[in-house]
Amino acid sequence: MPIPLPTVRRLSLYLREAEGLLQSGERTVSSSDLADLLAVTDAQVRRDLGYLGVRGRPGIGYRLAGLIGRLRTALGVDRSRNVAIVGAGRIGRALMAYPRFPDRGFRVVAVFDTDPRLVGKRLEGHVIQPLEDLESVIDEASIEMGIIAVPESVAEDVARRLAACGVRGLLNFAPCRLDVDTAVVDVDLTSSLEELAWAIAEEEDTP
Amino acid sequence: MPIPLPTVRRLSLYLREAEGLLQSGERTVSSSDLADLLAVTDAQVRRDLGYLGVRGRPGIGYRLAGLIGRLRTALGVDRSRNVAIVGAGRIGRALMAYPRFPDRGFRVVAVFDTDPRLVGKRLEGHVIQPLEDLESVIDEASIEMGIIAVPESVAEDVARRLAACGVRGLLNFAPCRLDVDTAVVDVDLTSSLEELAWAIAEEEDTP
DNA sequence: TAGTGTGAAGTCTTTCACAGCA
DNA sequence: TGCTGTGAAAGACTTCACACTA
Repeated sequence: MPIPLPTVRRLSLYLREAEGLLQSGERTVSSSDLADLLAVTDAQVRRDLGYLGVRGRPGIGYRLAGLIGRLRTALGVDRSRNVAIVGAGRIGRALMAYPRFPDRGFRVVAVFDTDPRLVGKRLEGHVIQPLEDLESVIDEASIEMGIIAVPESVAEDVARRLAACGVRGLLNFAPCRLDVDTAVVDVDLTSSLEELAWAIAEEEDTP
Repeated sequence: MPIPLPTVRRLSLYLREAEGLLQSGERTVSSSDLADLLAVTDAQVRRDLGYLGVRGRPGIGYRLAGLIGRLRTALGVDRSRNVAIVGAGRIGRALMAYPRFPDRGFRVVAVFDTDPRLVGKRLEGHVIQPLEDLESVIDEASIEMGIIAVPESVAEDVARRLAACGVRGLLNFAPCRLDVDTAVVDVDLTSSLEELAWAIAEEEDTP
């Protein structure tokens, strides 16, 4: 049976918490422990883990080691993946140095920009390469994922080029829809703030 | 009837597209136009706009001016809101300069950090203030929203302090759950990349 | 005629509730 | 006893389909 997307999003959080627990010396975790940590129900946790075929032990819970391994495989982070960042502006730079990416096996191995003042420079430990070299570098470095951190005006063009040279997934920070047939996950900072503004406005009306 | 959360998230995208259309000289838009732009169904668009009480005209569509106004009110972005950023690291700095925030009425009016090398300095047009001054500055500047861009270890503490001095909503970039009773929207970059990794792994299995 | 608004149906997701196991 | 696994029920969201209308 296919894993529902809402479940996938929680799996990532289960993984985060499970690793934290393992770190702090725990060996097992129950569905209600995890539920409390994430503010969901225990039935939800059991159902979610059920999709993965993870088996817990009645009276005990789930073995952390096995759980973490299974979560990693299901999420596709059981191995390293090479990532390219396109756009070395402020967002691109923040992502180049984001320590949790390498922690999870996401290796930033190439960074591109068009700005001649940036190209060739070393930023956050990465030498910025010219956008013209996108195709050749991507091929060579066997890059599977791309992060789009360019202005909206060129985002779709960049997305097409990445898709065309075999990049399998795009994380899109540009505020527009990318019409490509590669997997895309959007991170729209304005939308997130608007969702928050809605939540605030909402509770003003219904106090 | 309450607006479902998935609808709220789309409302933000409708607003983005509607403003783009108005800019490019359109006066009206049909549900199927919007549907094509966002890759959803036209029925979905009509249902979503129905929640807002927006009325379209059969044969014509929705008047953009009215639609935009109604979307703004529903999302709570019909006026400016003051925002504080806590944490002047790379993510904090990217957000300080993010041009779409002021475009949508989100005004960054205060930035805090603990690092003595940063405090007092001007970054991206903002003078970094010491975290000790959080409470006094927030009160004075009537700040409604907070952006948490600090390390996980202090995120919850910062969240509590913000909530305690009346901040109504938090946009959380720290990779942990914030257990406060203020509205929180999480932006977890690792989770987003993991969702993408899953999508890629998924289609490897079912090609 | 091109497009809305909306009951009703369908699908997807969550929760309940409880038998069963270590 | 404490916790899992899961049918069945409930609930949330989406789509269908069509009467209606400017």
